Amino acid sequence: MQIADKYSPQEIEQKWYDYWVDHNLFHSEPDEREPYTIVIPPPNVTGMLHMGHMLNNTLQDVLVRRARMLGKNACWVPGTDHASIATEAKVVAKLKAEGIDKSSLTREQFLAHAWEWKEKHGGIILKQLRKLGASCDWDRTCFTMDEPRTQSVIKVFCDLYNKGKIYRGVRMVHWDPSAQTALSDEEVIYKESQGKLYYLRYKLEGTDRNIIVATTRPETILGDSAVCLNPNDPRYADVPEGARVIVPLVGRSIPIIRDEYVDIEFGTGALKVTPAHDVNDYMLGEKYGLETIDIFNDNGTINDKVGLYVGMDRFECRKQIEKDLEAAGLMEKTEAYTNNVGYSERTGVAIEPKLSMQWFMSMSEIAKPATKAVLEDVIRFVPEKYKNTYRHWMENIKDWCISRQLWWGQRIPAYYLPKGGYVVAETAEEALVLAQQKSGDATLTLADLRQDEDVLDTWFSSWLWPISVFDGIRNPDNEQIRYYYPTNDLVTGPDIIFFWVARMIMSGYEYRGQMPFRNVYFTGIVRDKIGRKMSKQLGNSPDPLDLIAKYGADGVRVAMMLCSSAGNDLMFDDSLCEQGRNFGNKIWNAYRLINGWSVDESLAQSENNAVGVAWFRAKLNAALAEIEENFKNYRISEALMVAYKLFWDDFSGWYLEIVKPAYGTPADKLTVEQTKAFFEQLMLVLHPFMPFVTEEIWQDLAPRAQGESIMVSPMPKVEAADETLLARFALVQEVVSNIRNIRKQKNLAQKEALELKVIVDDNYPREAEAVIVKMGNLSAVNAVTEKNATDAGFIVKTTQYFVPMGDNVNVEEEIAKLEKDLAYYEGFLASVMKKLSNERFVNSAPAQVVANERAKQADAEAKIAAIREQLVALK
RNA sequence: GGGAGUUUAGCUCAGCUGGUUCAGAGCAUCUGCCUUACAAGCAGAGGGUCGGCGGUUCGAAUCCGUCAACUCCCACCA
Repeated sequence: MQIADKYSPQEIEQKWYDYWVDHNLFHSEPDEREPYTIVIPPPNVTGMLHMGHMLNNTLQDVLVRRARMLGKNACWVPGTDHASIATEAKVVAKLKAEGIDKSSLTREQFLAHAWEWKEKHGGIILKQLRKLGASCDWDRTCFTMDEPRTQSVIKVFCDLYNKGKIYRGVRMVHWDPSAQTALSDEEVIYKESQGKLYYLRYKLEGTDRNIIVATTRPETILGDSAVCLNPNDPRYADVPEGARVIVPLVGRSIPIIRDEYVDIEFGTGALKVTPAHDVNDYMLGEKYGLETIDIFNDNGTINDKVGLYVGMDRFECRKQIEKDLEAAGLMEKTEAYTNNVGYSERTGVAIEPKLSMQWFMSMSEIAKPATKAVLEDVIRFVPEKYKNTYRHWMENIKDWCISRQLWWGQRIPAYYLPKGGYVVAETAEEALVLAQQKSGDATLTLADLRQDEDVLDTWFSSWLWPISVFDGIRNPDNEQIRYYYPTNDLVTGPDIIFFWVARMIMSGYEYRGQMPFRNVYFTGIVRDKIGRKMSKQLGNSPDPLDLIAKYGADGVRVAMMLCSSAGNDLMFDDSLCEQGRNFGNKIWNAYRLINGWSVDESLAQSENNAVGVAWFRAKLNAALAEIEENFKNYRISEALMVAYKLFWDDFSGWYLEIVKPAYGTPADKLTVEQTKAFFEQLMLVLHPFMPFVTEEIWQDLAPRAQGESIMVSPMPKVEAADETLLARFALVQEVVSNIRNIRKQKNLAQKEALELKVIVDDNYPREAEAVIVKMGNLSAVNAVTEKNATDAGFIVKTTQYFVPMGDNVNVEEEIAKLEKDLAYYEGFLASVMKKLSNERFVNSAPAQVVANERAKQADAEAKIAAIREQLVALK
């Protein structure tokens, strides 16, 4: 291969991705191997790839690729989510821009537009994932609203309904006036906002006295049904039983009720009760049988119930009513007030508590096995801290509002009978049979039935994802689900732990009787380098595709991995991509080097090379063990860092420099073979992190058959590393490093060969002397018995080394340096001796620790003696 | 209001069951090198009272208490 000195990812990435796809290497079918399964957290079907996806999917791909190379039958199922509210909002906005109002369309017409939009924009994100190198089994691509998934959802709904777990009822729900639908509790985000506390005058009927009521929402006086006082509040002790007040501006007479719910400390101790528009008021209303006056239209404007402010937006109305109250002398005062307001997660508008008929799922029973599984680590959370969060939520779980007043989604399979009542069935035909039975009217036809207008919460389809992608709901005994389920790892963000993770666990136990996945790896949130969350609004989020174009997918993947420790937010910075790209370039150039070697078959392997090979083999084994350990604990960034240092420092910095033949000279055959074998193993180790560059090089390392690929090659086996050898070689490295240091300090050129003198002892790595000579660029190594005055010296462990300096030596400098060392070691020895002379230490510390201290003592004493000798020689 | 987490070098983070040179890594910085694989590089160096205080212990970055700052989750008294 003819190769440039700069690695250009752009030229090879597409090529290899196509190759993998063309040879069907991502595809998995059940076989006799152990399965390894990941289901993708399905991104919104019309979404675009952002940095969060990059992180998430890089991690998944690393895990899947590694599993595949470890001999598992790896299957990564991709897909998208129909994202009910978000998608519907996008379609509504698009139609509006074209001058079409949603309300002018029929359900069918609207859905036609929505599907058209989905076909056009849907799945872009999956194409983008390909650029990242994601090894998804694309043949298995699912959509939460495709036919099999939809049927699964409907089946589950009916099943839960028949089990009595789904019910319909009027409840106070979170209403999104923009999307005009109910939301679940989880879809509401509370934010502090600056508002006012308004003090309003409610005239006590039949007197001149006013009851002052504090509220943050004066517009809701239109819906007031009562004023509530605390029975223990002395300020109102004289208000007679059965007294009534007049609602300001409205003029309605409402009762005064008393309940200890009211906080005497807050405001004036008087609370206006608006059962239709506040959760707590609703409960008071239930308790005291108060009238419920709903004053809002679905879009948040005032309706005509009261006849005031009709059609006005709720916030406009608040402003207007403030003015009108002032004008009418009904406003005592206002105060600045900070309170928590709930906003819709999707549309961002303030939530309106609203009483409405919705479908709910009762959760407490289904939550039990799911809670247990996580607390007992049957399902392992990484990091563990999320167990607490999960447990708290699960133990206080509320019923799930699953109906949405939208069109884009799975329509609730409930059918209303002409004379009241309803039936639930998977198909209209089945519903008809049920309806005929229920009504006793055999003449009912399909046309007489009216299907519920609502659709289901998006999460009601995605909570089945790990099962439904293998068709395990409709065909619970099929081969696929039996083989792939439960899945292994789920990689997702902690922000959807309740929305999704918890519910998948519940559905897993409900529908498969076991966990949906064994491990959940929670990633952090991607932030910019100054810690701000990446967002469109701030414009601080780079486009992942731009990054890939600039640095290559491998480079960006490395960047993502480098800054991601599980569960912690990560500060992303473009410069990390640079580091990733540089690493790719480093690999590339190392390959260029060995690729250019010529082989002389008659050459025997030198001792130098043999030592290098033995050492690197040990180093590689040590690294493999470390990487495996890190993967076990989902410390992906550390696993990468081990591989990174193994390649850059150990392989390129040491090994290649050791075995590299002088320019223009050939290498021996054995060394070349061994080096290429190492290189191949390194490519295998790095492949999960950097699939493209490793494939490119792997393909070139040896002749490969069509269809062969590094991605389906076995990962090197972990073997015990020769620790003794590693320890001895560390001495070599220290000697070389000391020689380089002397060069630097004395301004000696790298090219100038030096002599090294040694007072040989057991800690002199004689077996690797050839390496010291080459790496230190030495002319000779000579054994001596003492220091010469013109030598620069250093000590490694207990061995003394000298480099003759001739005239170059500065005796004073040498003395100063030695005295500094002497002082340090004497201090060190003193601290060691202090420990060893402490009886309590010697008696209570473990034997190993004491032995270590004694070894330190011996080393320090030897060093001190050596330094003293050298000082004598100098003086 | 309740709970969880974080705080270690300029930056991002490791540091497991308290004990080897335990004070680390990568990046950044500084110095010297365009040395025939790589300047997207090589060699070398500097840099931290482990957030503060107190305690336990022969011994604390590590365990306990407390204070402070930041982050997140839950609850939602108008």
